[in-house]
Formats: sequence, C-alpha cells, structure tokens
Amino acid sequence: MAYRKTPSVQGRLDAAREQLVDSATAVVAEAGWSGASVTVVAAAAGMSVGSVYQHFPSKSALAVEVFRRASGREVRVLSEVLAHGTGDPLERLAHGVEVFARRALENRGLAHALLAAPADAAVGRERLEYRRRYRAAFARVVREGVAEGLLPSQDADVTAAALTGAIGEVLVDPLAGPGEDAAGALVAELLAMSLRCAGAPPPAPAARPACPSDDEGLR
Amino acid sequence: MAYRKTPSVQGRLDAAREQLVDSATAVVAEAGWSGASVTVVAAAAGMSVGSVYQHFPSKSALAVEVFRRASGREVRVLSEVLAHGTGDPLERLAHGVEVFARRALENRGLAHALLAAPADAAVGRERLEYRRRYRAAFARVVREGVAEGLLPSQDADVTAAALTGAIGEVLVDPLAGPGEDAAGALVAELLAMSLRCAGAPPPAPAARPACPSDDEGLR
DNA sequence: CGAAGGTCTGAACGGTGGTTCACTTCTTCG
DNA sequence: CGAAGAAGTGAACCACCGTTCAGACCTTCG
Repeated sequence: MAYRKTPSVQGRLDAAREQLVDSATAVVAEAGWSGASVTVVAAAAGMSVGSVYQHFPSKSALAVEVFRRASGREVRVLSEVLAHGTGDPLERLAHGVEVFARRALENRGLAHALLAAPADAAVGRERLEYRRRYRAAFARVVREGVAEGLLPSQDADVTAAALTGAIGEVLVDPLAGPGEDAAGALVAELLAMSLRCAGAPPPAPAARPACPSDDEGLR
Repeated sequence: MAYRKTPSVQGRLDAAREQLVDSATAVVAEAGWSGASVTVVAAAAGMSVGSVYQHFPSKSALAVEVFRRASGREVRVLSEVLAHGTGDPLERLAHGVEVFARRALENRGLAHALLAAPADAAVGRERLEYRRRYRAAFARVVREGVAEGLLPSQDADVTAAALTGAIGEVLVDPLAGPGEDAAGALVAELLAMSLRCAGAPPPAPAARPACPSDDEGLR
C-alpha cells in the first residue's frame, strides 16, 4: 500500500462536506428547493458536480441532510424553550411561540422552505416527521398547562397541530411583507392568538391589573 | 364553406372537456400533482395526449383549472355557511369549521392536493389566492363576532390565517388515519379549538358563574 | 357523393436535470 | 522519486415529460 487517508485529508473532506451542506442550505433559502439543482449547488460550494456525489449518494440525500440540519436546529431551540424554559407552562408556551415565529421571520426564505415550499418526496416525508416533533413539543407544554389547571381540558395534540399550522400559515404569506417593524406587531398578535387557542384566560377583559400595553395607536 | 360547428359537435366537445377536468381531478386526488402526468390524465379521460391540448394550451392551464374548480367549490360552501348561515357569528363560525373539516376528511386526497401537496408554480400561485379567500371568509365572521361583542378584540386576519392553517395541519397528517369514527371526535376537538382560538368564552366553565372551576382531575 | 374543414391520434422531438465515468490531479509512503 | 491509489473534474449520458405535427378519421353541406 502506498496511500492511506491521513487526518489532514480527512479534515479537508469533512470541511468540504460541511461547506457543501451550508452552501446548499443557502441556495435553498434563497431560491427554494426547485432552484437548488445539483449544478447550482455545486457551483455555490465551489466544487464540481461530480464531487457532490462523493459526499452524498444522490441529490435527494443531500436535500434531506439540508432539511434535517436546519429543522433540527429549530426543533431543538423550540423544545428547549418549551420544556426547560423559565416560568409556568403558559409563559413557556408564549415564549416558545414568540421564539419560533421570530426566528422564522428572521429567515423567511429558509422558514418557507422548511415549512411549506414544494420539495421532493424524500424531503416531504422528512417534513412530516419534523412537524410531528414540533407538535410533540407544543403538545407537551399544553398537557402540562392542563395538568396544572392553567388551561381547560382539551386534546393537546389537536391544539399543538393547530399552533404549528397557524404559525406556518401566518408566516408563509406575505402578510407582513418584507416589513421589519410590522413583524413585531405580527408576533404579538400571533402570541395572543396562540394563548387563546390553547384556552388561556383572556388577559385584558378580565381586568387590567398591571398590563399597560393598551393599543395606544402606535401603528 | 362546407362545414360549420353544429350544436351537437359543440356539445360533444364540451362534454369531453368536462370529462377531462373530472378525470384529472380524480387523478390528482388519487396520486397527487406529481402523479398527474399528461399521459396518465389523458388515459384516465379516455383520450389521446394530443387531444388534451385541444382543450388546454398547456398542462399548467389544466392543472390550474382543476385547482380552481375544486377550490372554488370549497370556498363557496364555506363562505355560504359563514356569511349567510343561521345563528350568530359564533354559531356560524363553528358550523363553518365543521363543514370545512368534514368535507376535507371525506375526500382527504383532494383536500391534501388543494391545501398542501407539492404542485407546480402556477398552481402554487393559485393556492395563495384561494388561501386568501378562505381567510377572508373566516376573517369576516370573526370581525362580526368582535363587533357584536361575542369575541374579544383581535386581529381578525391573524385569527383567520390560524384557523386555515390549523385545519390544514390537522388534516394533512394521518392524525385520524383512515378511521371513520375517529373523524367525528377529531372534528369536535377541532371545533372546540377553533372557538378558543377566536376567543369565544369557554362553554362549560362559563356556565358555572360561581367560580367553581375546580380541577376535578377528569383525565 | 365529395370537397372542405374540422377533430383525434400517438410517435417523435426537445429541454431539463440527475447521474455516471474516463480521465486528470493530488497525496502518501517505500 | 515514483508507484499506488484516492480525490476531483465536467462533458456525455440517459430517463422523463411536456409539447408538437403530419396524417387518419369524421362531420357538414352543396
């Protein structure tokens, strides 16, 4: 034998793979799945088409990896907030919705690709799986809220599905357009809606003890 | 001239076009947009590939027609119930959600194709438009509810988007599997969730004004 | 009937885009 | 250095699918 894989080579290989996945993610966020042809992705990663197939057996496999990484990040963040955040279940739910929505709004392209954009079959299957995880995370905190008497008895899975769908729907459409300041208001509304959806007691009408956030017309 | 289009010929033509759209709809409901190649659709309609192009200038145009017809039916039914049904806005909202969900569950394949399945760009654009209509219909009744003091002040568009998204999400996944009886329970839960989402007063606890909201541990 | 002018057919075409592979370039180690 | 063998390249390949078109077949009316 006159050649063996040395650590530096392996490092370069790993880095190239990383670079490939990152570039592909950027392309997907920018141009959607349909715009992410092997040719384009390879070019973005600064490698040849053939090299792509050194790292992944097929375009589908690469797409799935891209999806998993990005979705994995989001699920992790959301779960963390919902499960191990501070405050009672309601506060955590509120915080979770806000974080989820804010992150999505900050990277609309990627969010759209992950949540809604047309994708090939393999990615579609993965998407179902990850939606299930979003829902599981929401469902858990809803169940906790019910158990603690903060929320009315309900089917937590349906509520969780609704939250996932609702947030996705609100985000998919240019409801807020490219606006940045509108995003804040949108998130606030989304949050209020989410709490109602889970059956949290209404904040304002009950009594306004210490909530000075009345609509003072500030756009 | 020695030939002019006679009514019977025109009738045959129209019938063929109808047949084509219906068959295409069936194929889409069964196999999704990706399974609806021109070849397959033509075969299903009992005509040759070439004839398809006598009725539509392109595959996209046919797909859009299929989408419009099916979605148009749903929007019409939903709007009718929401806008001109009986009862106050809350009752109409409840009824609307139920009708929407029940119809979708009765034809999951088509519902999925209309609401969620990957489709080509033209259909995607159309989908955005129709989602807007669903939302407009929901938003209207929510606004009425707010105006009549039945619902708390809120951004009706966000709530409407949430309802659309929530129902879609609940339907997309095999939450209820192929079950028939489970559908009833699912619709009931969906309905309760929708009312909460819009901020309708809780049904059971409200009825007991004397603050008897004790958690009696029921499940 | 038969000429005129439709409708209908399906094999062939062309564009797109994933995949391959013969070849070049680089790295390792005796 | 130079043999061995991996990494890297990109033009060619191929499968798929929407679209076309030359000809077959049908309907109308003088």
